[in-house]
Amino acid sequence: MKKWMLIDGNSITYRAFFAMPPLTNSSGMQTNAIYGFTTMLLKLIEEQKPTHILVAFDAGKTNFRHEQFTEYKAGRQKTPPELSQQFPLLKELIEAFGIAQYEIDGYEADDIIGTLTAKADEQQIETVVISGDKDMLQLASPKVTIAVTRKGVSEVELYSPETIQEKYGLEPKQIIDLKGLMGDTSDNIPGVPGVGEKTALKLLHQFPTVEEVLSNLDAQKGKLKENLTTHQEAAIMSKQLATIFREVPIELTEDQMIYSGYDSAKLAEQLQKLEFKSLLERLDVSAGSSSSEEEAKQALAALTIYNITEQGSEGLAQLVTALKQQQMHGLYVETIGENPHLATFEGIAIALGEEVFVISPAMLKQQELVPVVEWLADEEIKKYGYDLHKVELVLNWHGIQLGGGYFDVQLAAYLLDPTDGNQLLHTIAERNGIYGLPSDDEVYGKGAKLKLPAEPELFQHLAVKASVVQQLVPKLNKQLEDTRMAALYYDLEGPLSRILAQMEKRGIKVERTELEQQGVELEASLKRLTTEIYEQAGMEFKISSPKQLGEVLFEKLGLPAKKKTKTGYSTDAEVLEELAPYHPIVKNILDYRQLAKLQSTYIEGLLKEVREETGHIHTYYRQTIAATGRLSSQFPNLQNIPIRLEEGRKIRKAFIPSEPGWSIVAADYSQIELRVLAHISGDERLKEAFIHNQDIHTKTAMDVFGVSAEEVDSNMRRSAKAVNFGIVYGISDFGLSQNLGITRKEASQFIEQYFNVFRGVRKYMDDIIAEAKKNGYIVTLLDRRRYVPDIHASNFNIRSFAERIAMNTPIQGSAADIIKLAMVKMNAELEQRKLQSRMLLQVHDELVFEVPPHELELMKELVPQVMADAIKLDVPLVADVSYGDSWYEAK
DNA sequence: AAGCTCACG
DNA sequence: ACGTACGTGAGCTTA
Repeated sequence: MKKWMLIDGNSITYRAFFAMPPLTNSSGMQTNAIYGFTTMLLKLIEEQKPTHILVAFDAGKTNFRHEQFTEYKAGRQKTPPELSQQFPLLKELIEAFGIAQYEIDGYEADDIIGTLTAKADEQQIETVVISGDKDMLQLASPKVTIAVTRKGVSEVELYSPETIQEKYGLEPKQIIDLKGLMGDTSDNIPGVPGVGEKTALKLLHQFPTVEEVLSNLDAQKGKLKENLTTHQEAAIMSKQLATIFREVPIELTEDQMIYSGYDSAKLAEQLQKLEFKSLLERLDVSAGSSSSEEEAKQALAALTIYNITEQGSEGLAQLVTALKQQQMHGLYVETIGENPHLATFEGIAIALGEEVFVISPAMLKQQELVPVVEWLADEEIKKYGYDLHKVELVLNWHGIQLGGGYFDVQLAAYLLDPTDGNQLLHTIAERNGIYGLPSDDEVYGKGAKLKLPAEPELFQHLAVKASVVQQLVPKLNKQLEDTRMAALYYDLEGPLSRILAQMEKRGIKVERTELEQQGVELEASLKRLTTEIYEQAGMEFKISSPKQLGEVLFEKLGLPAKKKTKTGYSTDAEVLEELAPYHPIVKNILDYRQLAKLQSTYIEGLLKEVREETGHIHTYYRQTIAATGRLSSQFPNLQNIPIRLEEGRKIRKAFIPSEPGWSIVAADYSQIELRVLAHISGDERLKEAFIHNQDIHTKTAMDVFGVSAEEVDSNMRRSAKAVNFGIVYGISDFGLSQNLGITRKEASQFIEQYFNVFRGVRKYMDDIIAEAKKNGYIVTLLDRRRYVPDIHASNFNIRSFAERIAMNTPIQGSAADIIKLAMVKMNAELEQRKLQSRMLLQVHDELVFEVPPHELELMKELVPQVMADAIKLDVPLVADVSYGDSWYEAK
């Protein structure tokens, strides 16, 4: 059965714009109205199941109504540019949905819809009209239902002639009379003064039309009669204006309105452009109807898969031949387990066009597969794969080498948008218009339910992944070029991933006995503290439970609660520090917390990670996590080993060279972030300070407080240091006031004074925010990019956060670029000079090496030199070096 | 699985 | 008036 769905495009878009939060895509373009329209559209299509759809739009600035009444729609707020910008994209999207749209000069969307519903009535076609405007109710009929949006656009209320009768006691066509009497402020239709909905309804219940009301004026009295009498013309005209014109010369056939599902390739393209990720996923899931999506899936399903699981498997010879010809390929190696040092290796898939070869781990050990193993290891053959950093490690642990330059689709996807989740292959694929790859969660299950399927199904999945990788390579490569990040990829991140794998595989030697001994001492202290705390509290409780601790401190002992968290009292160190003078228990709790942290995270935590056989700890650096371009470290995290407090710092005594007589050499950049800021802001004063290698916090204090070096006391220096931190983080008066324990006003004055002196820095902060607004993203020295869509947010907090990100990311990110460069250069030096020294760790601004005695003198020079020369800035870079028998001694 | 707390740069 | 400093990972408790 036929069913038409007619949508008032302008009305719905307008509603959606005001109802939806101000979503933007990464280039800063607002897309909320389109999003609202689309979700509503999808919902209605599902609910109403129309066979024909038309979206009607207003066209032309004026129409016949303006001729009748020049003030028509006058005084209406001009359409905000944020909304009008959205129309062209919306129209493209509707097109991609395969939905007809129509507009004709001189008429509004209502008139087009009115004309079509007249036809629907005539031909007895079931029709639903979608609008945000109740004027449309006049079109209701036995066949025509009107859906009016409510609560923004998420729900609609359906009106039939019956419901209109129930609600208003009117026939549909009397809606015109209603408008004639009461007017409509939004369209600037005057109506009769003093007549609102209540009065108008009362009048129409007496007399069915405006005309009849007016010819029976004697039935009214008082002010109402007077108003009706003097505004007869206005009432008539208002009625005319509210009347939908139902004879528009529409040149559109019914067949053009047929809706037969969307073209998913086109739709995906549009949705990507708009960055509607949730819709992309949703449409994929709810697919089945769409032809080209099916095609894409079928293409993946149609791959020829060769399972190489036993000797003499079909396809092996073909694979070997193809590999020798160095054909373009897609490599996918399946590993299970988050920690690559412990992960299992489940299979290798190599896609070569339409053919995919899947090899079981057992088979890889067979003689016949030697050519494949050699191919994997060949440093001359570039590999195209997914998460090759992890793959290299996993394969290494399983005795297989992975060599060659990499093109890694995960790493590429990270550079293209570092804030976009964990870069799963199936999401990268969908974002790039490749459908049909189920997620690992779907195929393997997750959490406790994780279970690999049997071989045919598993291998099918791996084959599809390898094929997807192959398809993604050219797409991502092009995007890297388009975004000017190709060099960042090929010269920095790509080579770095190999270096990281080496560092991780090597690990760092840790002396168990040192940790164990410290653990025994900590245990004793913790025991003593526990007893004392229980005594002071007068009860036993879980000290490490913030909830129970809060009850003890703030209820039982009656200490003044200061901060609150979402769930109750805050008991963090800041609160406890303040509470310490009130009760001796507080100091004990602080001590307990400190020691408990050392014990559980650093003593017990690290001991669990020391390899029995080698006494080494192998961390894993993640290269695709941090939004700024930094590395992060996991299993265990070796980038947060204590240093600030002596008790914790002792942990570093356990980190030692792996060979007797060798040294640990550590070098760290001095003030790299402020030096980067001096360079990119070009601030003369800041540059001067670094060129003369002055103590930057003292210098800042001198300039901000206007005093000489001798006059800077420790308090002034402390304040200046906090201001410098604040500047790097994207300054806010609130943050600074918190940090320094001063009022916001004082903090604000500090900042103002700072900016008055460091004018170039102020200009940088202003410029970078402007740049973020203009481009939708900001870049680091090496063109690493981060999108900041929230820079356009109307919510102060969200926008401010985005501004701080815009200020901080080029600084933190450029510093990350620089040390990564230093790592690549350092690695090259070690190789060229054939040194035995090894790079072990990176801690954001520090590199740690183990060095044989005969290279110590050289490395003490070389490391800081390479670090300082990693990049040429307008200010010198300085790296300080130290060494010793452990990481603790290298200070 | 989420929230709190705390270790680092 | 709004309520936060930027970037991470891990352990513990509790829902």
